[in-house]
Amino acid sequence: MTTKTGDQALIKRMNTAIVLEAILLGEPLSRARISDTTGLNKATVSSLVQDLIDNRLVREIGTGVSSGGRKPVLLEFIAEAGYAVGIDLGVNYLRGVLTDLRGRVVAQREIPLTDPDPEEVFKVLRPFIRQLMDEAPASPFGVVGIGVGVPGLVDRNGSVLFAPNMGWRDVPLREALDRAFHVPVLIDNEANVGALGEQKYGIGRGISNMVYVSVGIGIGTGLILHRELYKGESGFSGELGHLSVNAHGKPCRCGNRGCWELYASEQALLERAAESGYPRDLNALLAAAQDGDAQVQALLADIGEYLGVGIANIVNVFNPNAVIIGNRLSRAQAWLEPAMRRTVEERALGFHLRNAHLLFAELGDRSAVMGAVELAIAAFFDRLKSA
Amino acid sequence: MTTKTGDQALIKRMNTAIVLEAILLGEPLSRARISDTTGLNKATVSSLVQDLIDNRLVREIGTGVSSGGRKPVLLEFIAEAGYAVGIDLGVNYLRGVLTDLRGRVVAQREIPLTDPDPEEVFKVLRPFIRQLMDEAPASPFGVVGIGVGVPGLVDRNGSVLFAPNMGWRDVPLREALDRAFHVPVLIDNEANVGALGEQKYGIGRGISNMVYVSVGIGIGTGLILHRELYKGESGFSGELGHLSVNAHGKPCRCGNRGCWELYASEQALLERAAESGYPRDLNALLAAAQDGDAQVQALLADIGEYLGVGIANIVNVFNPNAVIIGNRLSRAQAWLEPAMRRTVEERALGFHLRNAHLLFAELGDRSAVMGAVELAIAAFFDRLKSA
DNA sequence: CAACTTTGTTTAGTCAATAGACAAACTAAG
DNA sequence: CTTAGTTTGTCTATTGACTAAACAAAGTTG
Repeated sequence: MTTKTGDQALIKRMNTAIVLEAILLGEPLSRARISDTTGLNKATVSSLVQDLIDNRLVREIGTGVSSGGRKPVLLEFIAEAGYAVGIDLGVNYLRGVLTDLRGRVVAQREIPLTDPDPEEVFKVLRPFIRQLMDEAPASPFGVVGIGVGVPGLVDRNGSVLFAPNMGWRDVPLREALDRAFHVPVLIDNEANVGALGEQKYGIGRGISNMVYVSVGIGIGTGLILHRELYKGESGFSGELGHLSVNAHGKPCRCGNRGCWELYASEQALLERAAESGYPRDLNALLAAAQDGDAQVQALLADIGEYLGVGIANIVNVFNPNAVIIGNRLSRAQAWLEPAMRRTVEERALGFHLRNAHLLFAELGDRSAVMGAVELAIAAFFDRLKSA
Repeated sequence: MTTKTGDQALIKRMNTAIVLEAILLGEPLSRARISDTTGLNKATVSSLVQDLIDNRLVREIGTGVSSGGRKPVLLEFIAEAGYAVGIDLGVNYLRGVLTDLRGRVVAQREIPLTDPDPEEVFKVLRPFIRQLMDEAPASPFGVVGIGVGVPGLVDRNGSVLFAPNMGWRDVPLREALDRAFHVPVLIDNEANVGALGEQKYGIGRGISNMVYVSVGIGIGTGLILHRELYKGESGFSGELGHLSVNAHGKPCRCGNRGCWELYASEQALLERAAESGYPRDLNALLAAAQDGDAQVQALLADIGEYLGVGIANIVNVFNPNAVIIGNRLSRAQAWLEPAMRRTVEERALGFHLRNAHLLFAELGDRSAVMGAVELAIAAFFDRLKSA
C-alpha cells in the first residue's frame, strides 16, 4: 500500500481535528464562529462539536454577548479531561511535572540522582513517576502518557543507545516504563525535548523553523523544521555539537577533530577557567563575573564568540526563524550575548540573517521537562486524530 | 482558516492520486491488482480509472496472462500526455531538455553563453526555450511547464536574489518567462535541482533523506528531507558551502571565515595548482593525474580530504541516507574518493555513518537539467492532485 | 465438458458534508 | 410595546464517494 487511502471516516477525523484546533486556539468561541473561521458548514460544525462534547473533550460554558441577534453558546476545551507526566532525566537529578492537557502544571517534583546505573535509576524513577501520577485528579482520560527527556541518543523504539555522561548503552527505557505503567511512553533526547518545550511553552511559541542549542557540559541541539522535530534516517540527528569548526583542531572523543562543543560548552569554560587557577564551578565563575572580574568576563566573552561561530553555521545551514540558547550556560547570557551576537552578525549570510532571531530560553531549567510533557500531550492528540 | 477542510472531493482527489501513483510505479497492471495493492474496492478503482482514461492520463493496452480466470486488462500511464522543459542556466552555457511526463528525453540542446547580463541572457533564453517547445509532439496537455536551475539564491517568487558568478541581483526570472510562455515556470537553485535530478533519475532514486553536494567553482548543496526539497524560513537554505570548517581560517567573500568551499572546491584546486605552476584548468589537471603525475594526484587527494571534513559534518547534522557528490569536480572521483571516504569514516559519528552511503552523481553534467525538468513535471502532478 | 477462478461491472446501501429552511433568542427603531 | 431585522444553532432533503455483494464475462484445469 502506497499511501493511506481516503474514505469518509478520514474526512470526519480531519474535520474533527480542525474544529478541535479552532477551539484550542480561540477559546472560548461559538459554533457560528468556528463555522466562519474554518469554512465548514454550520450544520457540520454542530455535529462535530456534539461528538466532541460526547467524548468529554469540549464543554459549553454559557452564553456570550449578542451582536444584535441570538446570544452565542460559548465552547471551551476541557483541559482537565486528562493529565500527562513529563520527566527530565539528568545526569545527577530527576525533575518531573504533572500537567493538564494544556500544559498547566498541576504538580512538580525534583530529586537528586546519586547512582547513574540503569537499574538504580529505574528503582528511583518508577516511584517518582508513580507519585506524580497519584496527584492527577479524576478525569475521563486519566493520565494519557509519560514523556521523558534523556541526555543521550535515543532510537525509534525508545531505547537509549548511548548516553556517555550516564554511562548508558542500549537501555530499553520505554519498554521498562511501558511495562510498569501501561500508558504510552515517549522518550527523546534532552535537546529535542528542550526545543519542543521552548517552541510550545517558551520564547519560541508558534515559530515553525527553529534550532534549540542546549549548552551544558557538551552541546546538544534540537531541530524544529516545519513545526516538527526533525529526525534523520535513523531517527536521530542534529548532533550539531560535533560539527567541526576547526578541521585540524583538538581531537574529540567522538572521533572528529575541532568539534564545536570543545570550544563553546560549559566543559570548555571550566577547563579554561581551571587553567587560569579558577575553581571548576559554574556558579563560582558567574559570581566572579557578577563581581566585575574582568578575566572571567573576557573568558565568557570568548566562549560567546565561539558560540557565535557555530550559530552562524547553523543559520547558514537551516535558515531558521530563531536560534534559542538554552540549558545551564544560558544563565551566563549577560556576558555571552554581546560577543555571540556580534560574531553571528559578522559571519552569517545577510539573506539568512534577516529573519533569524537570536534568543535565550525563557523556561530556564524547565525547557526540557515541559518539552517532555508536551511529547506525551501531542501523542495523545495524534491518537485522537487517527482513531 | 487553520487547515484545509475535508469533503468528498478531497477523498476522490486523494484516491485518484493513489491510483495514478500505483500505475506509475507498477505499470503495466490491471484494475484488480490496483485494488489489491491500494486496498481500495474494485468498484472504486474501476470508477477512478475510468476518470483517468477520460482525462487522457491512462490507457488500456490489451490483456495480460490469466492465472486461472478472466484475463486482466492492462493499464499504463500515457507518458506522452504532455511534455516539460528543463533548463540548466550556467554561468557560460545554456543546457535544455524536452521530456515527456516520465522524464524521457525527447529533445535536447546546448549552447554557450557569452554575456551574463540579464537582458542579454533573456534574448538568448527565450528563443532557446521556444525551439525546445516547438519540438513537442501534439498531446492532450501540451507543454505543462518549464523548470529552470540557476547558480544563485532564488526566492519564493522565482526571482534570482543574488547570483555572484553571473553578476545578477534581483532578477525577476520567473515573471519574465511566465509572460513570454504562459505556462507554469519553476525556478530553483542549481544545487537544489541537481539534488532532485539525482533523486528522481540518478543514483539517488527513491532515497528519502539525502544531501547533494554540487562541487563546482564553489560548493552548493541541495537537501532532500522526507522526499522533499528542504527550504528554510525564507525559501532558501542549505548554504553548506559556507559552513565554516576553520573558525580562524581565511576570510571568505561571504563575510565568514574558513568556509568549506575555500578548501574543497574547483576554485581551491585551481588556486593551489597554480601556486605549484600548473595551468588553471581542470581538464589539464585531470589529464595530468591520469598520466600519473604524483603531485597532482596528491593535491586531488588533499581536496578529497577536505571534502570529507565537510561531508562528515553533513552526516552528523542530517543523518542522511546518502550524500551524493555532483557537478564538475565529481569527474575527479578516482582521485578524490579514497581520501574522502577515509576522512568521513574517521570523523563522522558511528551511529550516523551506519546508514549513510557516499555516492557520486550518475547523471554527470545532466543532474541539474533533469532536476529542472522534474520540477516542472512534479508541479504538473501536484496541480492534478489539488484540482 | 463441468467445476472452479479471476476480472471487472452493476446494484443497493451507508455515511459525511452541504444548502437551505426554520425556530429560538436577541437588538433596535418607531 | 410592537415590529422588523439579525444572529445562532438545528433539522431536512440532497449529493456524492465509497463499499459489499451479486453478477456476467472470460478464462483454466482435470
